[in-house]
Amino acid sequence: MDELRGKLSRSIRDREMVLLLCNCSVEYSGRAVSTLGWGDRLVLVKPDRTVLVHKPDGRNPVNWMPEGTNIEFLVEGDELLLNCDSVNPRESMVVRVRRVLCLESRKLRDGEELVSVGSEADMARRIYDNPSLISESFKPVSREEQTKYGFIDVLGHEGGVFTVVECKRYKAGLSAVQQLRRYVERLQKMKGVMEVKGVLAAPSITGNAKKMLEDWSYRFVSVEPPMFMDPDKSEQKRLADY
Amino acid sequence: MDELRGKLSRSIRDREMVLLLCNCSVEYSGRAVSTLGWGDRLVLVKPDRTVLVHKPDGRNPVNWMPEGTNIEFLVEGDELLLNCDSVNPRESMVVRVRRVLCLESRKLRDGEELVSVGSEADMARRIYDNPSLISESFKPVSREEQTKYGFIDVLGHEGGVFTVVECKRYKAGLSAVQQLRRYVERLQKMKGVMEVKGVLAAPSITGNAKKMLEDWSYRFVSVEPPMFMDPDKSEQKRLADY
DNA sequence: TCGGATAGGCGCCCA
DNA sequence: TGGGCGCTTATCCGA
Repeated sequence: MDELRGKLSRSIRDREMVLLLCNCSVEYSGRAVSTLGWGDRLVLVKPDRTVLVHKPDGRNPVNWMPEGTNIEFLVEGDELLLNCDSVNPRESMVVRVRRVLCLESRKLRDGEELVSVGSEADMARRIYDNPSLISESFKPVSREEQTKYGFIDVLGHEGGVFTVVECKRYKAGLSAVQQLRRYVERLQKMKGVMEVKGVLAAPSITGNAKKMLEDWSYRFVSVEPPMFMDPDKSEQKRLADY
Repeated sequence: MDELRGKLSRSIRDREMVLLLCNCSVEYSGRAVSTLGWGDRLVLVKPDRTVLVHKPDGRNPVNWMPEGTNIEFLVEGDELLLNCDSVNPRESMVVRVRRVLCLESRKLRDGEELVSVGSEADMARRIYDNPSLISESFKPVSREEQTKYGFIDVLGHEGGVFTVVECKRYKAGLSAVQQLRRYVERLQKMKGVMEVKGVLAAPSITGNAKKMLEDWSYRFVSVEPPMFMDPDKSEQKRLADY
């Protein structure tokens, strides 16, 4: 275990990516408190000192510590302890390693960042450029701007009446309606006008949300999500096409 | 690469955890579309056929596919392709591997699940059991129940007046106030009464949220988060204590 | 399966 | 640094 401790310390000092498959238990204390009993998991220490503990299933780590975590190793009997501490928020995690199945570490070179298309902002942009998606009379004024009324996706008017458009790239629920309502009310208050229209633009909407929308005299406009996989033409659907 | 392909196929067939450190690029198409240029990353295939691609930094995978993803390997020239497909939602990811830095796979045994304390539900329970945290006259009636008024955290009354308590384990923002507002209004409508009190119980609240709360004549009650790390007594803070 | 809500959410951007 | 909010959010839970 002492030898293991040395190797791990050097790897982390050299900012290598560390992969530790092991039988371990985990205790976390910070924003909550949790314990995880003994089992085989992957402990991953990244060069930026993010620490992840992954179970054999699921997308998310069962336990983790954020970037910049302070890590120290202790040998306690025949166990190796990964002692992790972080401030802001103050939290700590202890990984107790009983048996090592596999240990690898490598220095990685990665200069590329993800380029993604199809966000809600892209959807707002499309509506701004194609206002008829909302209505024939809709005239957009500002888009995704930090107006003093808040983060309104698309702001415009229909026949001189202020119109707030809230976009959702997925099916809209109650919280989307609430959000729209907040923007409309803020605009009414700040402009001192009663008549402000509210439009929820999304591919679909839940029943309850529809009802709430109608209660408040807002309206729903069905808009295709900004990006989706075409099952037949998946090969052609490349980022470059957009 | 053919040899590599065989090894990977066998590992996945045998439901092993696969760790592939490699130089790769990734294309994703589904709920959005994205590309990631060449770089060194960890490709992780879990026994449940979740696929993760991790960059050298950050808590989250830069690309991923959900549990149960269909995976096939293709050799294309001197590159290995990981072809991943999933339905519901329909999406696909292609990892193009140019160079392998390290490949390991192991069968894992993990029967333990995380036990965690300190959720919002725990907070609601504490308020239900200690109603004086809200006020001296507060009498709780139901907790975290699917009342016909919705998912109200704690419902009770103060001097005969219905009182809705919405809990947040972290600093409350605008959306928390809106949520409270929705519950209060639903209760007013269903009971046909005007006077329903709204209480937001959280460790703290943002300025805007406070203002909105006061606009609607609701009130804020400062309640400690359900669980937190005591810096001085971190050793004593064990799950068993709660 | 859908709908609603939480999460130790994370990560981004902007004041 | 805090506030507001989107996310390929994921994940849980109830109807």
